[in-house]
Amino acid sequence: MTLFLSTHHNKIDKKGRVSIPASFRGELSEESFQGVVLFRSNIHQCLEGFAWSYMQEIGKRLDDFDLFSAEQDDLATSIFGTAVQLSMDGDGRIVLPKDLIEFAQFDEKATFVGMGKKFQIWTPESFESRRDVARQAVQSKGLTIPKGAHDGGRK
Amino acid sequence: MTLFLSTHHNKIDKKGRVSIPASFRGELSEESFQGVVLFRSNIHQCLEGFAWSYMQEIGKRLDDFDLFSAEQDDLATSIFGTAVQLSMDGDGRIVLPKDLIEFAQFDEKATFVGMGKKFQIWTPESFESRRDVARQAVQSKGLTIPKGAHDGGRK
DNA sequence: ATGCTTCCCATGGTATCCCATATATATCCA
DNA sequence: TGGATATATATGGGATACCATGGGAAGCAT
Repeated sequence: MTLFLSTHHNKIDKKGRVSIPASFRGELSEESFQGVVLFRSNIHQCLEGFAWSYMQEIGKRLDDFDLFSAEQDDLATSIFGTAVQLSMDGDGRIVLPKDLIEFAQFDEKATFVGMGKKFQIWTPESFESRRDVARQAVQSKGLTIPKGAHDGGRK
Repeated sequence: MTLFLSTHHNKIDKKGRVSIPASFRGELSEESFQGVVLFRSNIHQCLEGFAWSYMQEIGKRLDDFDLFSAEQDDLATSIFGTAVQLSMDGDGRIVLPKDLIEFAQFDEKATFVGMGKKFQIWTPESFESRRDVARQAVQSKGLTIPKGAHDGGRK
C-alpha cells in the first residue's frame, strides 16, 4: 500500500525539473507506470498528485455515471481535464508544466507534503502558513480520524 | 485501458488540420482503426470524441433503451447521426470538417480536453469558462467519485 | 484542367535522455 | 572509535529525439 509521508524541499531548475523525494519514489517503485499524476487542488493554491494506478481507479468509478450526464461531465472536466501524467526521468525527476508552475506560484523551491495515498506540492512559504492553519483547525475543532469503514465523512 | 488526460492547445491550420495531442495518440495506438470519432456535444457548444472501439460501448448502452422509444430515437440521432469517423495522417493529424468547425466556432486554436474514455474539443476561450463552471459545480454540489462498486443510476 | 484531399518531408522549438558533479548517508576496516 | 571508502540522492548541463506545424507534391473527383 502506498503511503506518502513527511515533507521535502526540492529545487526546481530552470528547465522546470524537480526531483521526486526518494521516499516517494520508493512508494512508486512497484507501479507499472513510473511517474505521477498531478492536478490543481480544488481548495488550495497547490498541486496534488498520486500514482497512476489510482487515476485508473478513479476512471473506473466514473464509468458508472451516465455517459452524458451533467455530473459525469463536471467531474471528468475538473479531474481529468486538469490532470497531467508526468513520467520520471532516469534520475527520478519530473518536469512541471508551465501552467501548473504558474497556478501554484512556484519560484525555485517546491515543498512535497506526504498525505497518505496522495501528496501535495506547495511553495515553502505558503505551506508554512498552511500547516499552522491546519494545526489550529485540528485543535479548535477537535478533529479526529474516524474508526472503521471510513469514507471521508464530510462531503 | 484508454484514459485521455490533461488539456492541450493545438493550432488549426488553414487546411483545417489539427494535431491530436501525442499523449492521446498513445492511448489510441492499440486501436485497430487509427483515428477518432467526433460528434457534436448535446449539452455544450463543443465537440466530443473517442476511439472507434468505444463507439461499440455506446451502442451497447443505447440498447438498454426501448428500441422505439423517443429517448432511444433522440440519442441515436444526436450521436450516431452527427458522428464522423476521422483518420489520422502520418503525422497524427486529423482534418476537421467545416460544419463541425462552424458548430464549435473554432478560430485558429483548438483545446483538447481529456475526460477519461472520451475527450472534448473547445475553443480556448469557451473552455476557460467551462472549467470554472465545472469546478464550481463539483464544489457546490459536493460531487465526489463514488467509492466502491457504484450503480450510477440508469443501467 | 480546377478544386479538394491525402501523403510526404522540412523546420523550429521543446522535452527527454544521458552523463557529470556535489553533498549527504551508510559501510567497512584498521 | 576514527577515518576512509562506497552508496544514494539531488542538481546541473549538453546532446538527442520527438512533436507540432507549415508547405509542397501527388492522387481523385468533378
